[in-house]
Amino acid sequence: MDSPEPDPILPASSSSSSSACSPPVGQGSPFLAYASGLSPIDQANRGRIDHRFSHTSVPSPLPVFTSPHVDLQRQTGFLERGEVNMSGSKDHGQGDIQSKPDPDPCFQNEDQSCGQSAAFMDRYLTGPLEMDNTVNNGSTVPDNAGDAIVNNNNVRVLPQDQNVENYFNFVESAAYQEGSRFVHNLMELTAPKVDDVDPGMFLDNLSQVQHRQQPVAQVPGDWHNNLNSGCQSFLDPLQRIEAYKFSAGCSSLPSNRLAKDAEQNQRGIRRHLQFEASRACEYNSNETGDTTTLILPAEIRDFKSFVPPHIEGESCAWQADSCSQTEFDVRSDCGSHDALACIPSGLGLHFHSMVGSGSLYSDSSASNKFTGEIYNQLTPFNQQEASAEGKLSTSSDIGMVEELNMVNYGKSRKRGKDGSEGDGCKRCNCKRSKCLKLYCECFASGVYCLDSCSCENCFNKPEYEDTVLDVRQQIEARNPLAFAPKVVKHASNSPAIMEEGSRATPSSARHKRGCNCKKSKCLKKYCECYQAGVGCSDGCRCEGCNNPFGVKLETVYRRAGKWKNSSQGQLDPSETEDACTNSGTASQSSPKWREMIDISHLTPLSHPYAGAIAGSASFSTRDCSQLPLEQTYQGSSLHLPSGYHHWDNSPSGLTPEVHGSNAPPQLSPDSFLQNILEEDDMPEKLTSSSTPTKAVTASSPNKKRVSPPNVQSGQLRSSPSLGLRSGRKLILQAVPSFPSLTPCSKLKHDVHQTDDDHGDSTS
DNA sequence: GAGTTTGAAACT
DNA sequence: CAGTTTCAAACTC
Repeated sequence: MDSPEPDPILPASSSSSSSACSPPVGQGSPFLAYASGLSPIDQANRGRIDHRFSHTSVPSPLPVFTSPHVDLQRQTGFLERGEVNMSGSKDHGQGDIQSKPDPDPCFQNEDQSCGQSAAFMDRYLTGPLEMDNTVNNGSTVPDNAGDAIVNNNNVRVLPQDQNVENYFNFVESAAYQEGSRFVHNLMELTAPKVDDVDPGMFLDNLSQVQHRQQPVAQVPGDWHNNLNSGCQSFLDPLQRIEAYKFSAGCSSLPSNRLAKDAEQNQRGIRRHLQFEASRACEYNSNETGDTTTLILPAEIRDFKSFVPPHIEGESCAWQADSCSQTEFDVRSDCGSHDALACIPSGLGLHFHSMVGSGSLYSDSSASNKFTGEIYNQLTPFNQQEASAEGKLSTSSDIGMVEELNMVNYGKSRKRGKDGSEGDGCKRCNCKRSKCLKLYCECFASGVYCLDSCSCENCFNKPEYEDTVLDVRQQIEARNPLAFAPKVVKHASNSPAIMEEGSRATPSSARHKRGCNCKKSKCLKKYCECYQAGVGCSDGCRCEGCNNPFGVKLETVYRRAGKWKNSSQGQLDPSETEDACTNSGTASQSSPKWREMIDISHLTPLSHPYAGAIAGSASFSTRDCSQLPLEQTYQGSSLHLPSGYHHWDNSPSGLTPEVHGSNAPPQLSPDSFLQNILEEDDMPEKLTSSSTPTKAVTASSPNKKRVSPPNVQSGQLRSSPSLGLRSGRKLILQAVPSFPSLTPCSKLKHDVHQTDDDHGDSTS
């Protein structure tokens, strides 16, 4: 793939594209003041923002990218190798970047946005911290636990001679004892120097991250409850520690490799285009002028370092583009999207990369453990691939972050039959777009093309960075969401934080724009929703939607109406429309209804098809107007996706893939679509007498996710209306919205809104 | 691997 | 904003 000569047609490269700066966000806003006030980090210690990329011509990030919600795109860049701030380590020769002062206003915008994010993170961590201040007295945790050392650069670093493994072991134990105080402090640390970490150890650590979830959940006391109350449904601080630990532990790359970034870029290693992302989790210290920099460990930001060298060999086993297509509001409901929020998602991709790297599984028991653990973090497609390749042997439902699945959106494409993309790398094949249009998957993902791409006349290369950025800016000017991830994920499984459009989608994700399928019926990867493994939503304009992950409501309505016209009287009215016309109250009073609400959220979401299942079950929980069909669906567990059947028949709790079903269309030989959506069959099937309770059991084969985390169960049970909120229009969380002032404020608001809307919806 | 189909992106 | 064209991925053979 030869590099083309600059094309006169292409926009003139401009290294001064500092226009289009968004107005400062949150500057002086009550919110920021509020959030700042909540931060446990003293303002005086707030870090001066690193303007490492101010030398670039990166245009001002558009508001969508300054979302306080987790922006993995940015955080991917944030993790980008070569732009690592190794402030505590001179090995990497990047320190000069950090010291760049005087950000341009555009960066300030984002910095402030990040500041908001950080503030939320801080606040999230503060609660427990404040509590722990009293609890910790007499703790056996060394006094210096979690304390950072401020080096000459005012960068908090861990002593360089710390043994990483010991350090993190200590961190973990300390976290158990100290709760979030340590976590909080940890966030201020830079990673210890890591030079010699066994990849096997890293794998083992990784697997333990998830094994330890349960103990975390069992941590008694207010700490964990506090976390739960903060809507932290997936990652608690300890997990962050684990992620942190993992990040450092797997940093088996010699640190001096970092100095070769430029070379690597030129050699084709992907480099994320969203350079501004590096600032994602850093504080803007403009308010204080303090020069203490709060930075994340370089190992975390250096996402590439997550991948052992032998895996990285193929130049793209690590995917800088990993997060680029996905922007999950991992904790957007809490506004506590923090730096580490990017880790899980990033890991998902990283895992996928590893999955595609056979070497990883050859000789390590740790890797065996690892493979099973990560299995459910892969997309359905990835799981399919992994299973087909025999690289993953288990499917234990670790129930970890569901967003991991979504992270891999678009990464599972296995182009050709040679498995050339089995490593999950994105390789475009552009011929005429010069890889500077969204047609190009690489470009659209915000990554440079690889040498392994088959593109022609490619401009999407580091050497054309200015051009790339310019084009990108143009595209973003046209559509600010153009580079936003196509699939947005919602932190909680609770429908309360899902917008209307996701009613028919899997419980926690939906396509940003929605598809426009006409012929594929959303059953093929032509459909972006299907490809992403999410259900279609109201935003879709698809026709004849049969998306196994969830059909859009319009289809449901239409089919319901059609069915209703042709099969009136075959159903108990209480199961259908009456339940709706009686408003949510009546329907909620139904045990079956309530159970189904729970089903929709207690379904093991880590299951690759949980989305489809949840979607089929949960689109009933939102809008009363859709109750008739929904409830009939719900009340008929026999018509749940075949995954249910698999589970129901699977005492071992194995997932469908293990049973041989391995792709969404292969949910089972008898696709559940045939069960729940086949118009002609609907009446008979709806007369099934299966109970939701059975569905619950069936949906929880391994019993790991049946008992929801406190937060979930508490929310669900205390606020049944959460599952019944009407179709109130909420802001797509991929689009920055003013973050919640309290972790659950949005939730509460939704609850109230739901209550209010019930009247409307029934009127 | 070539050709076709499909739907997103881009254009008008 | 709708219709058309372009484009590249997905798919089929």
